[in-house]
Amino acid sequence: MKTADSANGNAATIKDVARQAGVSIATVSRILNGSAGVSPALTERVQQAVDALGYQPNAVARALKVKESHSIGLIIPDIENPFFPALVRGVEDMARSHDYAVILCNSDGVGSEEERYIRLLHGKQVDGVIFTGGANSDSSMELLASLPIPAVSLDRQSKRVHMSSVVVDNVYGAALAVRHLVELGGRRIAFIGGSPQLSVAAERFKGYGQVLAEYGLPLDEGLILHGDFTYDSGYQNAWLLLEKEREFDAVFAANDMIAIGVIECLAARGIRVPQDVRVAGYDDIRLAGWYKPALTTVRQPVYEMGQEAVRMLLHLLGSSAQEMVEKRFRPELIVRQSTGGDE
Amino acid sequence: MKTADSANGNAATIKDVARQAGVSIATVSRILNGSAGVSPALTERVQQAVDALGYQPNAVARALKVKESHSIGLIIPDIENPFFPALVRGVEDMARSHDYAVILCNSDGVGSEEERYIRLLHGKQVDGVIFTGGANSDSSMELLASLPIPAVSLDRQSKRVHMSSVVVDNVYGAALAVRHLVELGGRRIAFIGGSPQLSVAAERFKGYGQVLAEYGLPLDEGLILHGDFTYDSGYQNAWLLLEKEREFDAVFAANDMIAIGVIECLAARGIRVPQDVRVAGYDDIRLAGWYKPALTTVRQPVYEMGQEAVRMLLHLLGSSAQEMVEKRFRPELIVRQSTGGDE
DNA sequence: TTGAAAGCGCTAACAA
DNA sequence: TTGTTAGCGCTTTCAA
Repeated sequence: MKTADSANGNAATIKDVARQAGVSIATVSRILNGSAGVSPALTERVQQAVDALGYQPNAVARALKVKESHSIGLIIPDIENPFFPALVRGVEDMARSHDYAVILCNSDGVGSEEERYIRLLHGKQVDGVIFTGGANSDSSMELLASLPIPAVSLDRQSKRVHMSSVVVDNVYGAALAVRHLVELGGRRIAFIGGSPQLSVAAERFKGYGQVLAEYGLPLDEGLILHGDFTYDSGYQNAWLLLEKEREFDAVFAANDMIAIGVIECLAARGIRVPQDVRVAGYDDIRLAGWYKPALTTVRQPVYEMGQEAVRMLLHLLGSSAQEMVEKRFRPELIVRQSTGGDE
Repeated sequence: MKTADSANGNAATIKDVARQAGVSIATVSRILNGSAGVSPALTERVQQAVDALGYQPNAVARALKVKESHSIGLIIPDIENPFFPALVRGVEDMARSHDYAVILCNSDGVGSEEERYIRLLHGKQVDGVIFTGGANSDSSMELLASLPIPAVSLDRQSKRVHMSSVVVDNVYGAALAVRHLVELGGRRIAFIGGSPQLSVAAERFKGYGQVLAEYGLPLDEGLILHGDFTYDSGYQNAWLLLEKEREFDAVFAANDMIAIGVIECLAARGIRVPQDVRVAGYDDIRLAGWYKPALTTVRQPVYEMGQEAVRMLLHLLGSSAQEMVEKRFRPELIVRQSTGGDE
């Protein structure tokens, strides 16, 4: 059974189609690409040949010729991190709607892996790359920026490396959460953060500080702990906080997994949320709504950010002028039980 | 700043390297590909030229020549479905370790999208595709099987289409859960299933039936409801079940989202889990462990399945003999609070 | 051990 | 409106 194969046993090529239709390969190419000026008669004959042979144009050969692969690379730390599936889907959907394929790369946020992937993608002649780095990826970004490949930085912003980016206003988002905590009566609000090298972590801390200042509350070093964006880090830092015997009436956690770690730790010590301490998180991962107590958190338009990154990249491809652009989304506060602000 | 570019303003090619090193392009190619029989002296000179030019071999040109793209396609329904991130990661990791790139495709389980992607991947000359279809993807699988592209079916098995596959023994897994329910005293165990066209759904139902038979319990049609693999479906079917006023003391849900839907519905009607009714799910998604009550469920080695699919595919590539193989994993029972079997 | 040259499948001048 | 042909960047046969 070799329906789709031409006489020589291999997949049909444009030559086979041309022969079958009795025309030149140029004519076939024109018809396939919808170029103007081909007679309906030939178009018809070629179409029939295409169908008969089950011909599928070789995109690799085309890419070599036109120097466009119609693929983009997407580098993220880890698809298993609940933040990323929606982001990836946004990218994929928008890419597909423009007939681009996406090559997915998980770097675990490790610089060497990021660079390895960047080179791989470069070799594969991707038309652009969307990059979400790890905690220390300035040098990866430098490498990326040095290559003749359009790139956009997604959910990250580097001080050192200039690159078009789509981000969300984390200062604003954090402020939303902290303000909510203050308005509910919080006066001694702890901050339990993520990897401080990450711009998103730093910005959330900044938003926290801003709101305290706004309300004339003191910034108490004893209530501030940095870690990383994991459950364990949240749990441990909550533990540390309790060890200090520093009083606090609320916690702003830099993401939802931290928040859950914090709440579990508090629960283990008999401290109730939100009755004794109010806790807010960040990201609105799926789990946030199902967890008991359901998490008050800050939702980011993750899917839309993925879409926008592709839109921006495609725009960069179109305009040879490499002006740098930035798109900044606004997050929103989702109030649930963990702050007791939902009644 | 055009460090990486050759004189003509474009990216360096093998020609540029050859000229710079004063050798022929054949020699450069040999060195780059580690072919035997090149003198150390030339190797050294070529290496220097490569570094100086920041030369990156053009994988598209190479792919055209050698007819191997070193890419594989991965078609899944939806990366936002919590089942898939670990699967994708398994695929990606194994692919990367063999220097393959993976093109991610979300089909939403829609046949027309699946076929669209299959053709796209075919055009892109991927070396193989890993396919996880939707409820009605027999025709997509037929298309895929008709193409000269090695393929493996992941977590799916078609009666009609023959294809190498990696699956998990769902009959066994379901039996694990239902047996657990029986041993805890369940006598009237309801089954709330997923899309019955999906082999996994059908197998889980089969496992349910087997255990009832094993214990001499009747198969009561009134306790069996089919739907799809969503929270809403679980909620609605639980509602329907209650409407029937048919007594039941346990529920086996065909996946975790259904189980949660069921539990929420029962809770809304004042029925406690596990005190009044025991509920078991399937999949052990991340949420299962965090949900209150934590879900008793069946865990599948999802990451390993992804890895195995790539291993199998690569093996298929190696051996031109297209023998069909199957790898069947065994799931395990994870006992938690929702069945009250964890004390 | 090295180089010259053909050719992978396609597009796009250019010519007719 | 159609065909001929050069060439994209690479690998590999063949000859030297």
